[in-house]
Amino acid sequence: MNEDVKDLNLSVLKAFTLLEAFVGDKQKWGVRELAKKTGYNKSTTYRLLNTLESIGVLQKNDEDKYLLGLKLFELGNLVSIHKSLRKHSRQPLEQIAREIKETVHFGVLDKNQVLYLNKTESPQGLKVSTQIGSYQKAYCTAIGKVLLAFSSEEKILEYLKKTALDPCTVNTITDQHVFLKELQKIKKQEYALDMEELELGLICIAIPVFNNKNQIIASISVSGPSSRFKLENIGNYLSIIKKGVQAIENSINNYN
Amino acid sequence: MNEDVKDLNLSVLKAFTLLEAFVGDKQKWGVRELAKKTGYNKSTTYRLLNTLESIGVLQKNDEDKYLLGLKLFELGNLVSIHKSLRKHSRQPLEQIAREIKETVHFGVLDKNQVLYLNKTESPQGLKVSTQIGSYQKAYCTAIGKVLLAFSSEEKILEYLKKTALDPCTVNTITDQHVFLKELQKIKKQEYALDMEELELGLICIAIPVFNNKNQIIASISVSGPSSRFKLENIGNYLSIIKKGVQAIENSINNYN
DNA sequence: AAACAGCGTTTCATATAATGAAACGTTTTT
DNA sequence: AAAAACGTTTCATTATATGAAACGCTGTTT
Repeated sequence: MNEDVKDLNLSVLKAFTLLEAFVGDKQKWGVRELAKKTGYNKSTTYRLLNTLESIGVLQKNDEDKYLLGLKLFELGNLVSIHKSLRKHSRQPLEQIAREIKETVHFGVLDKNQVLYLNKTESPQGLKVSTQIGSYQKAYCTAIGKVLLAFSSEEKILEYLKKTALDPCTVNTITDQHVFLKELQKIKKQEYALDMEELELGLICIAIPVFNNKNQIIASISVSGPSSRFKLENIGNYLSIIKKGVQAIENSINNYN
Repeated sequence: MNEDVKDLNLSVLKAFTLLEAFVGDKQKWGVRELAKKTGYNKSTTYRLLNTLESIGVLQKNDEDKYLLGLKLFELGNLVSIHKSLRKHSRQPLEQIAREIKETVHFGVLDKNQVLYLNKTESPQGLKVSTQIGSYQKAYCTAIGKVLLAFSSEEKILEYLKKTALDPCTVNTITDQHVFLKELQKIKKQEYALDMEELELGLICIAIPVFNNKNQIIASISVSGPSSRFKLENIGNYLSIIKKGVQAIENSINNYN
């Protein structure tokens, strides 16, 4: 827990390490479980959880397990970074989802990863479901590849320097030169495809969103199972998504 | 900072007291400002802010002020309490807002207050704008009065015992007996009005959302300026909102 | 029915880590 | 040029977080 530790408050770090455990599938935690996971002493864990509960950051359910509490919901909704983007993306995403009937995502590049700012889920039973606020690898998602393709050359090279192109499926692009070629192609055709590069059976298409200085600021993607997502639909999908992108670009550049 | 303090971690409490300062209009804070506001020592404040920044809970902007960071956005989106309600309310709210063109809210009763879980803002320039995740007084909002009106008698009496009906405007109901009569009326007519009881110039109408045991679980409201919100529209509004309520009730009771 | 194992919780001596006044180096204002 | 305001660092002091052990409780196993 060290290295070049400045002068950080250890209790606060521990408290948030405990909260970090709730990022993932497991939503309910007991004291001993969390103590085991984090390596903190049972007593310490107990007292920290107790503290967090007393202020609504955690909440106990009927079986006395801890859940993330509404104080975090409150604080999370106050985060001003990208707030305007989130707001203006909402209705266009709904519209796209209504027309295409697949899950639509809206994301930006943050810390060299895709950060999902908003989504609208497909009304169909079989669908992609991502967590808003979560991060995903950029190099094997359509949305991430678009965001990189329209970034500056320095940024792309810096990305490749810092990121290992580890395979997620057999289709993942793992060679840097092939990847750079892919980005060039994306920039030229103005959209990206993810042909089961992140997950087998999952296909995505993404389009860039620009500000009025023509810099990329976000991207919209549509994701669906390969069983439904046919290449002959791409032209149709592109025109529907582009309408949404237009709407977002207009409202961002005019109203904010 | 005491009374019957159990055994809480003071640093963690302080950290969240600092974060609490961001609840409100002021989004950007400096070290000394926050130290002054909270009463904590400058050094302590500095170190806590530093700690929170190191893990993304806070973030510095270009002028070196602290903002709420994306870690809180991530955690806030993971809060599972009422998650299903939030999700299923989204599309019906959009639909209502499209038809009525006023701001639509979706809320529940939490700690004797209205907790706003979702909203869709009016497309018009002059509009109501509330913060999702924030709390509002129940006794002078349409949404709160509906939620109370369909609660059990014990709950209502407990509410009145704990809550002072302080006036917000000249129209606020401040007499307990008048208020109880109002709740009875609301229960009978199955909707509530807020005739400028919270804020002058602001009118709202709200309808209950029930689960399949016929218990109230939430409420939808439409809010608009008195200049646009005419009593002759109420019948029309009610039928539009009821469609949305139906949609929510169906999806909640079937899919979850 | 008794023993056991799991849980959250409390105790208390110990040591660690949080604390704050003062001083520092910058930047902004006067 | 001086002063004020800012974030930051120092260091001796002391308050507080710590963890092993014991506790009481609940549900399961013997």
